[in-house]
Amino acid sequence: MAKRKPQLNAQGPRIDRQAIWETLRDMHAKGLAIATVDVSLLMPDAVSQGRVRDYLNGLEKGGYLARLDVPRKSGEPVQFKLEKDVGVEAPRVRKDGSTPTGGLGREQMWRTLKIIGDCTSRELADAATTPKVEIAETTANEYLRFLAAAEYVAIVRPGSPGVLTRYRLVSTRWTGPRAPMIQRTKQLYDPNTGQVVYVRVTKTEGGEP
DNA sequence: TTCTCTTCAATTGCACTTGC
DNA sequence: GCAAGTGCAATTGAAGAGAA
Repeated sequence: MAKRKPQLNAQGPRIDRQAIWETLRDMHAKGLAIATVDVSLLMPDAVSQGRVRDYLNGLEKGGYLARLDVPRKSGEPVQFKLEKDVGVEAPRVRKDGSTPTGGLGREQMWRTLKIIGDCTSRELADAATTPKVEIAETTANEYLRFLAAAEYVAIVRPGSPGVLTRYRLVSTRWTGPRAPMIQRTKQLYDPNTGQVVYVRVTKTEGGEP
């Protein structure tokens, strides 16, 4: 089997999926029926029909698309119509139509931070925890430290024995609704701007491996 | 053309360790 | 007790391959 291309935008709706969704909405606005091959051809960048089909199937099972009940000749593609338009943000769906839970915690922390303004890691973990997704204090702490390093949050009161560090969201650094993500390479990537806003430099980096 | 199965790289969330 | 750093299992979407 040939090596797969690395995923450069692996979390949340991939860039391709976002483009597919935008194409779907565009076709819907023009009153066009949605077919895999048509979406693939209309995409600004080449996206395989297989990937478009996978996403369309997921959207159909998730209730975002409805299959058109029109008679088809042999070999003609299945046609869909947009059933549920949730805005410009591409819905995250699995192949079976369910919503993936991965990344929910981070998104909740980001939204909670916007609402409560300033907090400690413990307060953020508590506030962002829901019955569906529990946020550990260590997770909130790690996220806040990266946001602070990228100057998305300011340290209001440094931590000391018995006192947790208190952070405050810098309002001018609110770049959008999509939560900045800590990537495997320990860098903070902002999907709203598409930029890496902070890279953690480790002790071993720069020297011999 | 469509569906299903499979593989794989990447992220998330958390536990754990270390140093202060 | 807190901050910082590391490692890992679970989960995800992308994509190849083959069958219907």
